[in-house]
Amino acid sequence: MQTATLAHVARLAAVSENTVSRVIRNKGPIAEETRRRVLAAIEQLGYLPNRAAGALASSSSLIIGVLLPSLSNIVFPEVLRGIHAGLADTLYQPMIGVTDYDLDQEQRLLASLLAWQPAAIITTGFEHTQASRRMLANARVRVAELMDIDARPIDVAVGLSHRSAGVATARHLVSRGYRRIGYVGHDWTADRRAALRYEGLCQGLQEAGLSLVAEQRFDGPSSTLAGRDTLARLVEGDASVDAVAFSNDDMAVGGFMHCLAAGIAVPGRLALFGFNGLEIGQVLPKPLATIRSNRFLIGRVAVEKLLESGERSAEPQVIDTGFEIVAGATA
Amino acid sequence: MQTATLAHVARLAAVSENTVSRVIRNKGPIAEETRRRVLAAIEQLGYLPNRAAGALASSSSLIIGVLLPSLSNIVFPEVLRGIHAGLADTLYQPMIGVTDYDLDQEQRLLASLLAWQPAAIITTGFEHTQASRRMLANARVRVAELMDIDARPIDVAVGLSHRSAGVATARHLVSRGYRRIGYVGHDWTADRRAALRYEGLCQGLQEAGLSLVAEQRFDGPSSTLAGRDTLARLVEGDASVDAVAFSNDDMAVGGFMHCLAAGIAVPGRLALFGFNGLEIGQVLPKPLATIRSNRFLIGRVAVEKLLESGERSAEPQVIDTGFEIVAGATA
DNA sequence: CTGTTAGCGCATTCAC
DNA sequence: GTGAATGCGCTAACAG
Repeated sequence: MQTATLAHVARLAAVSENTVSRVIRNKGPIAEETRRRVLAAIEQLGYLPNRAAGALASSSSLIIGVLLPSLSNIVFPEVLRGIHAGLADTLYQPMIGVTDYDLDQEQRLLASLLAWQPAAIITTGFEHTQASRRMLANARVRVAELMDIDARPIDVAVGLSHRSAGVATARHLVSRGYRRIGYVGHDWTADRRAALRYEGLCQGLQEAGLSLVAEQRFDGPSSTLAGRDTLARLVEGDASVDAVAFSNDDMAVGGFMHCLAAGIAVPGRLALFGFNGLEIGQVLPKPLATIRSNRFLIGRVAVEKLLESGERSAEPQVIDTGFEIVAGATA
Repeated sequence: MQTATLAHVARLAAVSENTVSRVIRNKGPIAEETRRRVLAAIEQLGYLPNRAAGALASSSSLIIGVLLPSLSNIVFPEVLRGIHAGLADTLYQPMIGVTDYDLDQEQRLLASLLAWQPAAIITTGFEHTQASRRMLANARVRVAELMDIDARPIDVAVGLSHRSAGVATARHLVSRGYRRIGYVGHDWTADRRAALRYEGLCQGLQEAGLSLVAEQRFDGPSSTLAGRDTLARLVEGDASVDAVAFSNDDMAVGGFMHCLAAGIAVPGRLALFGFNGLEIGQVLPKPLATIRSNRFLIGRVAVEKLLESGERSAEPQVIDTGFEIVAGATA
């Protein structure tokens, strides 16, 4: 079976190809009677538009290029869910690439995404190679940079201030009476946002006349396992810490597991504080004190913003999706 | 800046477009000197092939359509990671759709993926609408059906036997001395694989002259929260159960949390058994007894198999990626 | 409101 | 080894 084309539909409906095209794209005025005939023909033939042809002719496609740093961290699949939710009921399709937090990899993937003439590119963070920036500037696509809003975006940024989240963490712990605060983190040479939260944390403590009394960093990506082992190292080194801020919830949940196994009372002996507000933290015997970061919302809002208009606005836009303290019971 | 096309490259290299096209696709014989000149021109112009044009001309694209039932369940992002790993170092790009376990939604997404003339379609399970099957039959694409191997695939199936995994669970629990075995599950009207594991579990118990002494099913998708609450309901109803098989690790981890909070000794008073082998289960104070399902491998192997050849083989192929019992310490 | 005319950028025949 | 011609299926002008 030969797949139907515009020409077949046009012949069957006894109109020109152009008219069929107009009906499909809802563009230009069409007589109700004509539209009916065309739709009937489309239905009868099971016609599916060839997107490649459409993209070539219009030099723009219904593809949204999505660049994610990782799929291992549950945070990004959640952003992707939001993107999907925003794309539902549209004809756009996401084409995704995973950069492994590598800017050169991002650049390569960006090039191959742009080869499809996507309508928009969604990526994360503000760090890109010069070549990537140049490509994005030359291509006439909308660009969203997700997660972070602590810098000037290319087009639109959607996310939260990680620095502020760090400050909020410090203030919360201080207000709860903790004074000997430690930090357990992962390797954030590639994770600028974790670094920003750390900076905010230090700044917030400083405002209260305090500073970190201990810190321990795992040399690798964040995980529950890393959190467990790294907290163990921290308390081994300095038993006087009364609260620990973790680089994120995965690490904090791991820390909680260490406390369970080692018989450390939480929060009596040691308070724990995470970041992200993942489900797993809220199912612990004591719900994790953390900050909710609205990942799903970030993805959805980004898509909505991008589809609002085909053109960039004169000034870059910043959309703050905010965050909330989740008090929990571990701090 | 106008983006460069084949024609520009051809002019600069003083050859025909055709020759440039051959160099790019490594097809047909090319004089070394010519190739050099062409590559230099490509480099100089920063030429990027327009994939839409290529797809239109060759009526086949470098797109791999991926249909996933969900992104909320960490299992599927892991499959997607495997797919990405298999696609790395190729020019193929994944275009993804999320079906929410809805076959009609799968059909709609399939139609819009096929509109891009993808080289292959990757989907999950063996249940598809008649229309979906017809589209897949008519389109000349490779098709992989992932996760499950308990039925005859359209083209290739990659996964494990969930029925066997259920049987293995039963045998393991029985061999460990448990006799009063219960089941805690989620709503699997849409999750055929969980149902298959359940069937296998019952079958395995029957082989040992046993049957489930209690079961409780959460009316919704699986989650740690659901697992916690549903186990609570189960033990409330029948306190004599000595082991519980969960529909998956998420549910089991939730169950573990309930035991922690309710002071139920694991496995002394109650043994717990999951499915998937997620990291979170292995970080519990007692590592979860479970079955590892090799999600990453499933994705990667599927891609490798699909790219092996552009044509379906005469007979459908089944690739068993297997599973292993993770003994853990909760059973 | 509808039809006509031209490409979009590339791959695929064939020649030579 | 290389080039010339043709068309993939559609959209974008412009007429009328």
